[in-house]
Amino acid sequence: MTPPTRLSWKDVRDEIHKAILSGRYGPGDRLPRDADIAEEMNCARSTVQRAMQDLSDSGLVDRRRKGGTRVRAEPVTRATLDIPITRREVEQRGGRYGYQLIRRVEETAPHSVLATFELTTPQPMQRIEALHFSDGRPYILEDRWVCPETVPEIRDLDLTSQSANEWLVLNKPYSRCDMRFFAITAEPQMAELLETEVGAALLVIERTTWIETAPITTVKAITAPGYRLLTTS
Amino acid sequence: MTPPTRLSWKDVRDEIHKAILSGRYGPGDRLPRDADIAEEMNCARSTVQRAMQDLSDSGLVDRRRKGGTRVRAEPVTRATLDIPITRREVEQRGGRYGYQLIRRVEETAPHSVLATFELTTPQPMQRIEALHFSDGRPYILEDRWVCPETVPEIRDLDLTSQSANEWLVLNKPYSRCDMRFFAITAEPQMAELLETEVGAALLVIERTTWIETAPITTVKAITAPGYRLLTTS
DNA sequence: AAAGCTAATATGTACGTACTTATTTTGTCA
DNA sequence: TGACAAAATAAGTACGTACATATTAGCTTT
Repeated sequence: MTPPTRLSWKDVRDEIHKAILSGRYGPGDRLPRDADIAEEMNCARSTVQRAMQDLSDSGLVDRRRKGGTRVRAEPVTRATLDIPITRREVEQRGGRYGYQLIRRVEETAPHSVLATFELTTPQPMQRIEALHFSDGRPYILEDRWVCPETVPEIRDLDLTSQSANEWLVLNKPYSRCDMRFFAITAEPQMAELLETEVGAALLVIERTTWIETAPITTVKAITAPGYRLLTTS
Repeated sequence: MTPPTRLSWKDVRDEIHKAILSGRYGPGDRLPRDADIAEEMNCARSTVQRAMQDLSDSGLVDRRRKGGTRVRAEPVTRATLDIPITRREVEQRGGRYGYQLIRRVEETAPHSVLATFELTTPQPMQRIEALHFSDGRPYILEDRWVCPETVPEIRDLDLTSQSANEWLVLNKPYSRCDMRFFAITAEPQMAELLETEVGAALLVIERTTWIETAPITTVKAITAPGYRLLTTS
């Protein structure tokens, strides 16, 4: 006498996911129509549609009108990354957060920065270098450019106690964010700031944000040796 | 006389997103109830619900029953990464793909590998080292462990022409995948295989997959110098 | 006061219908 | 045979209702 519990779209999603995992449907195979699955599983088509949309979002299946649903022929491994404010990241790991402004100048942005922003006309930008600490040890070295045209407040902002990272995230929501990850070897200056040896391998997390097409900021977060970036499971 | 075009949930989502971007609702602020937004925007509550769910998924707002919807107080930068099969990645960049098996042995997995799989009992695993090439130049060095208990087929598999990467992705769908990113300096052996100098900074993409709780494979994709990992915009 | 019960409330979800839209298939005509 | 138009198809979406569920607020009891 189990109660006639209705299927949630997540149940349906997991069911279909399992069918794919089991090999019942292999890469490229076509799945039944939503309507048929709905009938078979005794639920509404809209429920199946919601489930399928989720599977499509996670890259497991391809859906096309009239073409139906098929298992992706060349699957991708899709992962989601959460990058919190650095202060919060440190605190969540149980560390004591520290922050120090290193340098702050306004100068014409180099070509590489303009290119990152997809700009062609040169313009002055604020360059801000700062260090984030965890338990007194260097954690992330931040090399940032901020566009004063989009963010005029930056000029009057006190960045000795609050980091640009934090102020921007809280006050300048973006509509587009590109991220890049790569490795570099520590140059002498970086090495000194991060209290490591020259030549150490460092993971760099580079982020660029826009509001519509107006550039906000681009930042290289140069992490201390041993830093590991994890996906959210 | 514009046609009375109905609002799609994506329209509603973008509208609310814009309201947040404009600063009308700041971090921590509470948004109107779904029902009120629905009335204001002249659509059904279910439409607003779908929009809000998406905003919640992308980390912009927090939703709680009875508590209502509020803008996330400590926003996170959420990014999505797509990692395709290496062959496809090379080909999409317009390169000619090459592959070479370097080494393949079955041995007891070291503790670090067991720990990655969240296993406690030692067991034999296949270790597979292989090189992926782009236009004849080393592109990714793959250091992989496969669990024969979960993937018995691996023992009889010819890996001289097809990479384990490709076979696994096409034949062993997973239910869980953890990823880690970090930087290392090239050791002599790696440097030789990747045709670079000892000490070069290399980005490592480490992936571990399970089917339910059964370990499938864990792999360190050691990328050639200059490799950049990008988010899908 | 503190603890526990009750009511109120906002989101979560399913359902079935109606309609829209992209894509493929089929059919027609030159 | 090829080009083009028409029909068929399957996903995409909106809507309004009904009900479920988590969480808060208020009220009662000790």
